[in-house]
Amino acid sequence: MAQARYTAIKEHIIRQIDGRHWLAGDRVPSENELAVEFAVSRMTARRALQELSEQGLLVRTQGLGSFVADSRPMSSLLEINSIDREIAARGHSHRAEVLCLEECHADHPTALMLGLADGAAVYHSIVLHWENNTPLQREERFVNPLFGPDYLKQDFTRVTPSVYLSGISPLTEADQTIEAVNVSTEVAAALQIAQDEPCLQLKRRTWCQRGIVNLASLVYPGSRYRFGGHLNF
Amino acid sequence: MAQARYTAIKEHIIRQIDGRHWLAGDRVPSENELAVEFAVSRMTARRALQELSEQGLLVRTQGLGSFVADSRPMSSLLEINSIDREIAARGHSHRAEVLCLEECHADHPTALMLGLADGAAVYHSIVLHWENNTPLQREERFVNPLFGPDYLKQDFTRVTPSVYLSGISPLTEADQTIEAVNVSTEVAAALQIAQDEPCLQLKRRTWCQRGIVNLASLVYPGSRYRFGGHLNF
DNA sequence: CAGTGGTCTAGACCACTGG
DNA sequence: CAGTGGTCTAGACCACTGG
Repeated sequence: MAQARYTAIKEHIIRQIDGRHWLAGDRVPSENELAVEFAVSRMTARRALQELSEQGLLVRTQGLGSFVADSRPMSSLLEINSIDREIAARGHSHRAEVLCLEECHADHPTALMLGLADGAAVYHSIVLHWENNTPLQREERFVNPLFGPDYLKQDFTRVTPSVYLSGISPLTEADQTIEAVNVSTEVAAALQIAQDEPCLQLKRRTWCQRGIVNLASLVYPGSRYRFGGHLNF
Repeated sequence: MAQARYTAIKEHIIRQIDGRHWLAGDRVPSENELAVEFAVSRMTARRALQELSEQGLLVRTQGLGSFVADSRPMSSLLEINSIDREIAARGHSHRAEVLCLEECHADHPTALMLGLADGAAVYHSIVLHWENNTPLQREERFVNPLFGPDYLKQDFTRVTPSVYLSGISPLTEADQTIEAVNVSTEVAAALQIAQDEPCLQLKRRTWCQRGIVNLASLVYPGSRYRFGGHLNF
């Protein structure tokens, strides 16, 4: 087939939006109006509107109509999402197990990354995140006490460290790296994997306005997780 | 309405996948089979399969059927850069070694990802990329001959496959995943690493306007490479 | 060839919104 | 109330796939 009719309708609508003929918030023709205009059935006109809605170009409300969306959302390069929401989005249950929650002294590499003096007091946590009955992520954090003074008093089985930290001071920056690593016997045991299973390790530093908030190391079994995304050019 | 019928069908399929009754690569019932089983019209059964396909749980191919997709979860996103430019940016020298360049027949998973029929003719290349005197990346590609008819005639020691492909047809989309994996003895030997060294594997599919151009698998030794990025909020 | 998904029609009933 | 989008039907023709 040369071109599907719903595609022709989509392209027509996109042209109107790109050409600024239809602006954000404007009502676009209804399913019935498009069906008449393009001499197609309502189902075909509907498909065009539906797909544009899924692509984020239109917003549709029953009883009201279809409207040009505010602006085309750019796919952010790296997003930070919280593990509990991510698991919930898959319809699975999340459970957090606190393996460690203490004050300790930063060793040299940790202090360097946090911008603190060697041996400075930092808060340290290790939390294991379960998806249903399988460990999915081991989360280890070193937190600058300046930016999370009550960190040690939190119940991280109820609110994840990530959610807690982003709640007390808005994050302004982050950098992260992703590596493939082997893990220690302790970590392998916690994650319930074989010692030689390759793991993904995401290391992330987050900033608030006044400085580096924390250093996180997130370890996922290679067989249970992958990072991914979709790009549009 | 209590629940839409297409939602009930979707939930049924999701249960089968979650319950490991249907595994990655398995064929799921066709539109017609679901229509009979759930006593709905084909359009309604179709909608269930279609939405699951858009959500990434199924992969559909005309004439073949609908199949369970690789189910491991995904998160976040990285950008695409070319290995030779990246090495050059570090002030190092890049060299490419062509290990394989041939026409072959796509096996089932490869065909699925490319949207081709099982056994369809595809172009296949394996190129090893060196940074100074150390192998950094093993690049394996399956290319749809439709979008790169002269692929086998190229000299990939001069122009990388990535640069060649993006030159002949502008890319419009890509999706990619990053995993931690073990590699075969052959791949370990090519990369000059120990058999048990964990590696990063980036799998990328790229689209041009008319369809899926190619499937790339990039493998990096875990000790020599990591992905990273900086975010501003 | 029979089976698959891709597109499309011309109807239908419904829940919801504004006037 | 008339108009909107949400769901659904029972057909149709098509391109494509495997055997």
